[in-house]
Amino acid sequence: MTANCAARLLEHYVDNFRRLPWRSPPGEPPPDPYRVWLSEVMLQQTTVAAVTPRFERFVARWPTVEALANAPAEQVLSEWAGLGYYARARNLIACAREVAGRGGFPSTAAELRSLPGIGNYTAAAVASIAFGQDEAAVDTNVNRVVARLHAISQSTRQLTEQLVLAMVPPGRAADFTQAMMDLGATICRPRAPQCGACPLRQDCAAFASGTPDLFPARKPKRVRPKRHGTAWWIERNRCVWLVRRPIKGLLGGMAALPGSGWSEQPVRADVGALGTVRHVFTHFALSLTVVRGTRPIGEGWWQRLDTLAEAGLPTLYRRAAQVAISSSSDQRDAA
DNA sequence: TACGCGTGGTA
DNA sequence: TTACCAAGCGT
Repeated sequence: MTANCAARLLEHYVDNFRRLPWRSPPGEPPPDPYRVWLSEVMLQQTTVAAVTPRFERFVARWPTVEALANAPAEQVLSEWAGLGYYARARNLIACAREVAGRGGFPSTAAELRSLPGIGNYTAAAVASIAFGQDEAAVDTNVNRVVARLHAISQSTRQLTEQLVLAMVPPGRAADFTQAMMDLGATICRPRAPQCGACPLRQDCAAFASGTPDLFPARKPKRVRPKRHGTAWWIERNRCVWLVRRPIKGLLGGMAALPGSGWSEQPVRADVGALGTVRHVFTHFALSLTVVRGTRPIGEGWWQRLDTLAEAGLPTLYRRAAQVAISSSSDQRDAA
């Protein structure tokens, strides 16, 4: 059953091949391991649409892992700004330096797994796609496809990897890995799966059940608390005062506006506030009030307003800056 | 094992 | 508007 299953999946993949900047078409030599690794890290919890233009910029700026390894960390973090999950960028730098130091990427999943920012999934993806190793790359797409194929409500990583490995056609792991993810992304979707177009439906226990979308079982959602804080907009001579956040924790190592901590209590209404930004993080929602300040706070630097876009502000602070700038221009217009 | 960790698109 | 969700990893 599994052999025929994989063969139909590969045929479907070849017929519906999606050309992406980090992919080689079926039958052609594999992409540069650097490009595979970089794309896989960028794609962690991030959509293809969001990654594509950022990947192109990134490889144009640093075409090789050696180039990336020699880049200053602040420049890499700045290039990552807006992509989110900034620990990925910090681990990317550490990984690039380790790989460059050892003269290239290792080719086995076990060795890749030991590098910073490379977990089970990414190790198997790089090993299979870049090095042709028969490894089981289980991401959320593959997990869903397998859960439905076998009508398993709650699987374990170990069991899923075992089931996938049994499906991998020897020597075809590169295409197979991508075929499974494409299937999950386009047909075996979380909601409203397109079973009528699925090459695996004749083998699919969830399809047979009549309610394929119930697999795998959803996790109960957690309530998202609200937090409040203040950021200071300190402007002088067409420059604004920026700081760098502590390397650990939320937005770690990123450029930022100086500000207060974030608490459960709303900030008291500030008459002079330039505006408020509401921003939703994974585990809480933040209401950030932007207030004009007069003198620099803490260690930082003056960033020219006409180069603010290149400062590498994460989205929260990019939006806070927009609020401050548009508020200032409104005041000028009113005067 | 469960939580901390960003952001933007979609229904 | 709200809720869900996206090629996960580190601790």
